[in-house]
Amino acid sequence: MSPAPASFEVLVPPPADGATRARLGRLSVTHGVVDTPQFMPVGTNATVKALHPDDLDEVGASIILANTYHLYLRPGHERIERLGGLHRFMGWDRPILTDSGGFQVVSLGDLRVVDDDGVTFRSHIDGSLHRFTPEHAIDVQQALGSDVAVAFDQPVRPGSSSRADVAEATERTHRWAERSLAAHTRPDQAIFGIVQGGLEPDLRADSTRFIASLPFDGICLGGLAGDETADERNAALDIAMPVLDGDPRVRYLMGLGSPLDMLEAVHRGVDLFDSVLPARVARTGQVWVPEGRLNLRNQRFLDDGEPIQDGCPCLACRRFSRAYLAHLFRAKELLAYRLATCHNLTFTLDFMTRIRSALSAGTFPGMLPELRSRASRISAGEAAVQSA
RNA sequence: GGGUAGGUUGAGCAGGUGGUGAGCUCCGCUGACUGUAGAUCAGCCGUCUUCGACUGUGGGGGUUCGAUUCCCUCCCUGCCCA
Repeated sequence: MSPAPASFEVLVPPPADGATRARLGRLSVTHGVVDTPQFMPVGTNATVKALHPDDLDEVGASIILANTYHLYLRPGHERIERLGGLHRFMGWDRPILTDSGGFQVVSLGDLRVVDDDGVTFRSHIDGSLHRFTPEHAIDVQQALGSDVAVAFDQPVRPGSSSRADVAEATERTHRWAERSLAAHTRPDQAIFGIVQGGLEPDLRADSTRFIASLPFDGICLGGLAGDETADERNAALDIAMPVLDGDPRVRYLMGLGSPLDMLEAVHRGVDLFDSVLPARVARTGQVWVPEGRLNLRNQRFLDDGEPIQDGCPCLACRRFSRAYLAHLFRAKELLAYRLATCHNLTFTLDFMTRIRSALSAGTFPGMLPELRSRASRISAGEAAVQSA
């Protein structure tokens, strides 16, 4: 009898007064333990862009996300399996969650056609035709050997989809969830199901109920980090999360990554996040600090001898100045991408640590205004930071 | 000294052989990015009162209704020969 592929324990439940649904938890999977609320850096191609696995350790990552669609196309899931599985292949022996490729259903735009049985993709690499069904998406993830597989789904862009389109995609996602579950057999791998429903209150609630009724190891909330406003997204969470009250499983909001967005979602009961945002903006020169955000490509940093963030323990701040980073970005030196990514992931994961600390101390509702204030400075795009 | 090819908006170019040169790529200045077709993309990049207008083809002069183009002269640069 093999151990359960995933278990989730609520260490500090939300207060009974209903002030918040935020909770402290611990997700255990085959390759390790993940304290929640937690953020997963995204490593689409079996690498978090610009980082070495040691960098991931240092920024405090405990679980990362990799992408099924990308690894299926290149280098091929069977090759990775032959080489000992994804963990060994990429030199990361801690938890990995694989996205099913469902997101590419929307992100690939006109390169794909969806039908009830699955999706036909055209490779963005060489234009070749491929087909994903729920069964195939699960097969690929089982070959990769991630700690957590995710059901194949059809996300919809909330802002640009009719109610009928949302309803159809959501219904299809439900059928695919059942098929994904039925196809999943790997005993050392957990599987999460994905809720859709767009921004339609009844569809979102129905979808949450339906996915929660299936024996998944965790519940993903999909279709939400798109073009909707924060208010719309929070309203959708206010619909979905009460449905999950009393459900013992981990809740994962897919695609969210700004501190303020994550804070609001934690407040509504979400445990887990992933996003390319901190790493992507870092690669284009934007770094996050408590006072707001800085664009290191701006002229004003060329003579700024201060670290990005005073006291920050990251690889960049321990040793280098903003001026040096500004120079590296202008020169397009590769070190720029690594240093900036380390900083933003350190900042992001530290923010989650602050949230967990508040939850652990039982002070979360009281600290919410302070956390909100800190997080909103990033979202506001203010860069009101003293330059040397 | 002789010959030759050139001098276009920060740089590099395109174009233009008598009648609309503000077009490209860099550089530069900003902004965007949320389950990564992204070390990417977008805007700006002569001046102004910016849905437009004006100025600008090394300097000066000439021919002409009109010159970046033709002529004269000077300056500068590359190459070849002495």
